[in-house]
Amino acid sequence: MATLDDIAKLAGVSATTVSRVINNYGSLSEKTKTKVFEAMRELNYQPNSLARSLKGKKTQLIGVILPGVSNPFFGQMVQEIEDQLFKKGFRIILCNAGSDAEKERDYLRMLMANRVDGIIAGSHNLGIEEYQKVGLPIISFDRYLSGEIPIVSSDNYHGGQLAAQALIRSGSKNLQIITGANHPNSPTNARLTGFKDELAKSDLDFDVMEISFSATPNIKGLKIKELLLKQKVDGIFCTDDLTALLVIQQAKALGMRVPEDVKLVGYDGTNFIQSYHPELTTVMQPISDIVMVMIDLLLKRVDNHDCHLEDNYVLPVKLITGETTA
Amino acid sequence: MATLDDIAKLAGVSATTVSRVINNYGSLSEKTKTKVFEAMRELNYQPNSLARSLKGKKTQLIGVILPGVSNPFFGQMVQEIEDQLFKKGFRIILCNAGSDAEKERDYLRMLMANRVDGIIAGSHNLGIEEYQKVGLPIISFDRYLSGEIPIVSSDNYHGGQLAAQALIRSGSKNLQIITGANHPNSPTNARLTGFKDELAKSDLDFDVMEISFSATPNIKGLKIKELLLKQKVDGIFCTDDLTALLVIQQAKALGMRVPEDVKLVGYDGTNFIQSYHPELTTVMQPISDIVMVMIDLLLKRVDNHDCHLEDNYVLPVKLITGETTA
DNA sequence: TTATAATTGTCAAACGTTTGACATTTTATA
DNA sequence: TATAAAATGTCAAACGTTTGACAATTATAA
Repeated sequence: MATLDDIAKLAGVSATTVSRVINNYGSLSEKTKTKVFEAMRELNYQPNSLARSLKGKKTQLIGVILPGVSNPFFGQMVQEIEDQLFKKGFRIILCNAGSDAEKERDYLRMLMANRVDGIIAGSHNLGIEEYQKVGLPIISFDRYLSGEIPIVSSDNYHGGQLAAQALIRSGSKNLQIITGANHPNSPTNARLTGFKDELAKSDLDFDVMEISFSATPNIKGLKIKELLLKQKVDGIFCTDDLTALLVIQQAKALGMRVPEDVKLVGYDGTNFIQSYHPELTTVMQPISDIVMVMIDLLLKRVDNHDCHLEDNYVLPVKLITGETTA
Repeated sequence: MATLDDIAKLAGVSATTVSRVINNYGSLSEKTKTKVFEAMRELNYQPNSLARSLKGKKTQLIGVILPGVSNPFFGQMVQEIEDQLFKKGFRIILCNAGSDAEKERDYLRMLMANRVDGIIAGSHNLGIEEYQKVGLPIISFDRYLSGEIPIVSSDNYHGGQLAAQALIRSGSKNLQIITGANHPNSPTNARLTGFKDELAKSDLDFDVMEISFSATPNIKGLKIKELLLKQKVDGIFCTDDLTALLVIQQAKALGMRVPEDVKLVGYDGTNFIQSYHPELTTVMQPISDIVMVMIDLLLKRVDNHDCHLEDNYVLPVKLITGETTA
């Protein structure tokens, strides 16, 4: 691969001049610039980022740690992150942590080794103390990591309330929430709390079913089937849309009708769900805004490591009413 | 951030020794190793990959260029790529090219500048001549890029045949294919050819509707609605599952029943569709195998740039029969 | 105790840039 | 034409490693 020296030789100038052209530093004539650019094109030259970064430039790389990307919610989030960061000249190293804390630690070490300019972290693993001594700008999505790391999330508590209200409005009496197994102080746990508090206002009780985030759809389906068979439920709040789809699926298989026999509210409201399952009433997280805020904060920290940020940034959610609560 | 010299000082050895420990090079006593590892842990040291790569080591980075990641097919593919590459010690730089050839070129330049060890490219953009002079190992998914770049794909032609057979078996007479706008020699175009050839065997005719891959679901929905209204169609092959979902949606809205009034076959058969839309008959691409082959080939080229590879690697597809062709 | 092997150290070049100090040449201005 | 300004050049250090040559020290075996 061509180096700066090759360009210098071909353009008939010194290496310093080439570097000056690249960095637009010092004074340069148009003629020289043209010659150099011409040589760069001819040799298909790309300045070695490794060398540049080593010399002190930023890497323009951001690490993105998420549970995975096959889920429409995180798929859309990654897409947004990529889209917005690209426009600002950053690239992303994608780290699927799954539900494997050790893998997440590995990735964290790698991101440090690669001297990324910053990290966006939004997996579900808890208790990763390493975050405390990463020494890089980090922003967290919807999860507590350590004291200095800002958390951006949507208003989970209010989301839970909206779901409760929708079910109440639709006349449900025997209520159920199906939620991932949450750590008590996890932000997403607030969906449950909001739901509970709102129901309490109307003196309504409800049951809780926990299904691990990492369970396969088949397993989830089975549990839901059991639920629908055993209990007489006529209103379900799923804390994610995919689980809600499984409820529809299982209900149908059991000859129960949605919404006639059982009302349903999901959570997330991705573009995917809005386009391909508009029938589902759901609480929409403003993914694009969330990402915008995360990136804004992250880049502030990238520019100035000591820049003060709040501990929490909470964005509003919105109820999207479909036919499943009609 | 701690450097090799810091470790050397803290461990009371020379920098060379620390490097030797890291690279397990030369002869070293257990005692020294322990001391050094201890110091590395204490300072939370990560060897600077930039410096290592600059000195000649690989970067352990692979560029992944795809249309995006919010689509379940590519979402699952990225997930597979990440999963398999992680196990082999590689990380990925994610490049969403969308349907923007210029962005893809940008990314290509950036990947060169970052000295990635190799590239997996599977976007839909055509006519990007730059691929010819990248000078890095590249494997393409389902798209022709340049003479030396191997293409891995699933058996699109046979997939088209399977879809035709399924519709014929289900008794459809007025057939329709809904496909992305394909370049004539694009591998995915073979889905159409296979479909056509198979129908020809039974002397059946069909109509073609082209909808750009990049059209929004709303636009697609409208076109499908028009189609369903205008023509009397009783069998549709969509060359991707999401479009098939839209057909179901529109048919329902128009009071048409699937499969009673119109049979339907999709394409891709992602985990997502299998789990959340098992009712859909579809042609499954073996994503995991495709990725395995791509990575295998890519890493061969990474180890040996001149290693000879075939031009094409075609993997078998499988029909998954659901109720939409019952 | 001596010969030998194993371990560690010193030193320096190399990887491809950036950047500053400084000198020299070219060009524009008066 | 003299003078200032602009353009380019030379040189070298720095970024954090790796790796080889070689020397010096330490441990082990005979």
